[in-house]
Amino acid sequence: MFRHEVVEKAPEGFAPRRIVGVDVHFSRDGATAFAAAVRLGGQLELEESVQAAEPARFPYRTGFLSFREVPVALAALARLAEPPELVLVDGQGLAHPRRFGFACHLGVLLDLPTIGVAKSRLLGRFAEPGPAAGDWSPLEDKGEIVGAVLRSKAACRPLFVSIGHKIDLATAITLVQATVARHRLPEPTRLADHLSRAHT
DNA sequence: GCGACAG
DNA sequence: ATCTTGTCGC
Repeated sequence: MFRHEVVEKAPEGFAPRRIVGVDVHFSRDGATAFAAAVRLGGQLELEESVQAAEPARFPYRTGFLSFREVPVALAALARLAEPPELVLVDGQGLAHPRRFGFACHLGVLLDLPTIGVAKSRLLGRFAEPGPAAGDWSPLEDKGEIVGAVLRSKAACRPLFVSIGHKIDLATAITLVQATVARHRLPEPTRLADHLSRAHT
């Protein structure tokens, strides 16, 4: 039976090889949505990239990002030749007012492990993480740990990592940091960001 | 009422 | 998300 409920646990022996990053951008008038999905190999090399574009069908509203970005993101992901084992999403997962951000939405719809990797905070309180790459502190909202504030690179603003679906926070943090190369953003999301911008 | 507010 | 000028650093 179908239940749109986030699963906060990774599959047994989870060690994803096909890691995909997705990102969405909009035309300057906000009327057209562009999505890009990139699949990386074990050495974080680009193995496949796909794109999609379609009219935006929902305005941006804080807390309702999914309604604007999910459709075009799904369209791009559907074009991948190889199915993802893990998807990194540009936005929040559990760290959301209704505990169901963009990353959760995509994860449940695709029935795949997803992680939300946001560049800024939507909600939650946190202590500034330590200065070294990999340092992190919990993101707490209403008495719950909803994510982690991760210093992906020294001397950079931290990332806001939260689980999307079929994963746990500790694994999510490890996998995000493992896909960070020379930049603040992990390679999957960073390359998807580049490609979706290039589409315009 | 006031401030905060993924992309 | 998008628009901006300059600035710093590899």
